[in-house]
Amino acid sequence: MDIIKVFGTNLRKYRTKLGISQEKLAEKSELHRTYISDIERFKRSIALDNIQKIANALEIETYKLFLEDDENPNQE
Amino acid sequence: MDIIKVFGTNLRKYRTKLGISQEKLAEKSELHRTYISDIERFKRSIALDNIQKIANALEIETYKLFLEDDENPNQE
DNA sequence: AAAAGTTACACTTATTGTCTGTATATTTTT
DNA sequence: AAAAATATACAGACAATAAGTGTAACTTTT
Repeated sequence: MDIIKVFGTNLRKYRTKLGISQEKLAEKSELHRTYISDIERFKRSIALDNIQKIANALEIETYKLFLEDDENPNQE
Repeated sequence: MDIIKVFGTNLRKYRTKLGISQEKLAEKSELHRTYISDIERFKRSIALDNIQKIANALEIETYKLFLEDDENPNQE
């Protein structure tokens, strides 16, 4: 599956799980609100530093943003 | 830990595990050999598309490139 | 010492990152 | 059910950085 879709899907999943808006997440990660929106809509590729910022803001380990539905190592 | 170091370290780890040179991996992933070298030496950030290319060439799931030594979900 | 592999440096092009504004949904309040 | 408030989508411009390439030098292996 396309990594941009996996990433964007997971971002939205963990953000809603956290119960915060795109704008709140943007503040928390020090990124721009439209940027978060773009990622969730699969409009952008993202570089490593911002990947880390997003994982931190979502309070999860980075690797979780790359898991597809079926491959869930920990079954949390 | 810094994500660029985690990524570069894992890249080298899996490449040597595969037993191929930077140049071979470069061919396989359709990236430039000096680019692979830069990543392994933590000199570059990388965006999603190339992350996927590298994971494919290494024949591993993408998320494995983001695991730190201690956090190994599968203990393979 | 030759060959293979790796690293260092410099440079241009392509893409990501940031920002502002506006439009459209969606949810909440009155 | 309308109005108000909140959240998200979308477009476009500019700045910053990643992508991509070539060459030379250094290191390790044979």
